[in-house]
Amino acid sequence: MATGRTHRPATRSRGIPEATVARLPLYLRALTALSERSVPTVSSEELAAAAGVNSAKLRKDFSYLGSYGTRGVGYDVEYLVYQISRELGLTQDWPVVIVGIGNLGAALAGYGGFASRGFRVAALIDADPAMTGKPVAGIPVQHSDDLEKIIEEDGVSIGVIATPAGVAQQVCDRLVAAGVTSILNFAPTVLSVPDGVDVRKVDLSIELQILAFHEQRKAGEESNAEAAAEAETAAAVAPPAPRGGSTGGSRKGPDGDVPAVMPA
Amino acid sequence: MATGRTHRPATRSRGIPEATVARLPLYLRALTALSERSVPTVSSEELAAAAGVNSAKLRKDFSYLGSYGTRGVGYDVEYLVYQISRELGLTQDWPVVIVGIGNLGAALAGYGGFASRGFRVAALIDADPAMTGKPVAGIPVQHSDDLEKIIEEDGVSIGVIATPAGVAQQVCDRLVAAGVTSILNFAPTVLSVPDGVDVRKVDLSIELQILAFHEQRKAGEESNAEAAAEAETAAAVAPPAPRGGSTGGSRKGPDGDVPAVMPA
DNA sequence: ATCTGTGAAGCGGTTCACAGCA
DNA sequence: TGCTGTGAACCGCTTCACAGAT
Repeated sequence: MATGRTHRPATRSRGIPEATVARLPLYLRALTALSERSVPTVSSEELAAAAGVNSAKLRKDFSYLGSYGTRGVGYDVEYLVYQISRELGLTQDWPVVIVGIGNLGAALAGYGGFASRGFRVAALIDADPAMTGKPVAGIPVQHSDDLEKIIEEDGVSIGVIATPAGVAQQVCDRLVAAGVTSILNFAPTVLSVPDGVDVRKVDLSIELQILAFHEQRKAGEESNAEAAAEAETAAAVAPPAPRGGSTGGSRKGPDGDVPAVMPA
Repeated sequence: MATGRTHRPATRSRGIPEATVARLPLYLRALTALSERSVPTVSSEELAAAAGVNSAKLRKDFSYLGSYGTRGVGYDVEYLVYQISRELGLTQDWPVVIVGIGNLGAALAGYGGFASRGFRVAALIDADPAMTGKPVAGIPVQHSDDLEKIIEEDGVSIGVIATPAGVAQQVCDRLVAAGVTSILNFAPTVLSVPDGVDVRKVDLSIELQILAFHEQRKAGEESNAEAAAEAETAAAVAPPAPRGGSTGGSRKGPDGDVPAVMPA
């Protein structure tokens, strides 16, 4: 998951719910596909299916943008594409810098989805002098010494951090100091930024851990019945005692199951 | 953000809230760092700061796991690490296959966060015969013809899709048919899966678009002190007419590119 | 007849504030 | 006294169900 930050203390009820904003790109993608197939209109039902949401939610979402549909008919694809693009700010060009050109940075640099939606890779930046000048995805890597200059000259306001976790915060600080106000962070660290700067986080490890949690539950359910075994088995494996003594599984979830067994 | 899927129709009031589960990896990371520095205990306040959340939320989250803290003192670091690991299912080994070894797949294969938390890259799979046998991050790439065999033999239940969008659904279908029940999808597509299969999505383009939305708002605010200049002004700039026939597409897709690509 | 737009109800998650324990 | 654990208030998002437009 990625985490948003400080989106106005709800001063005035100006505008669109965050959850809706997060889905607009989804709708936009589905609409773009329809547009390419020259489909003139879609119903909320069809578009919702294509975007993987339910139709009530979609209609509610669109209602925040305005009344762009036609009752009894549906939505005009081209018109909606335009309205959503405008709402998201994609009708303008956003120069982006990517810092840290390892495997991940290179993957991002070559990602088609960037260029295709108003984003332009303004520069690739890496601290390794050996990388400097080397073209990645057709763009020459620049040295991090020039970070501030690049950002100021190109008027970059969005930065992507794909560096090791250890240097992410300092890279972040430099980006912010140079004028960047939105950051997409791939490093597994909590970045601290001043007010007014947005940070979104993409964390591969976290996503996998969430999957593992649900996977574990599934496994536990199939072979239910031995739930009685409880944590005791697991507890025998390597449980650092909390404090002085007892504490032995005082309380669990409402169901008290919590398997802990079942390999893949 | 990534999107969770079908987590039981809330039949009964099962365990831990999804939002809490999503934060457990965050706490775990912070705790691991403390553990490495041999810090014995933390208060909810300190740990919350390290994880980037507020302390009330953290305490509430932990309350779903049980009473693992000591009033007046705080939480035992080692003990909490163990409890959260167990809750997330990280005390067991999870073999993972990565399908699609482009730049992104290679980045994932080499990502340290995998191995460090109970995940093991069981296989790298790619459809390109030229890749077969070539080692990436020390692991030889295998051809996708063998996908089913690999999954069954290694008992893989988690799959990562890092292929181009065009083939993501069929890769997904094969993974599921072979027994995979959790999927982490990096391709910009909505995957459809049968009940009981979890999908989480990581979409770089969507994250950027959300940032762009907020970035645009910031820019708009600076210039007006209080004015409520409605969006309709912008609508006058270049709006494709809502209705009025003409599908004969003048501009087919404002951003002229398909979401068909993913890694480079 | 059909499909959008939306008030209202429902639900899950966050925050508050304080009781309870060390 | 200090900090956890938690009921209850609160808030935002989702879902429902239907009024309203074509």
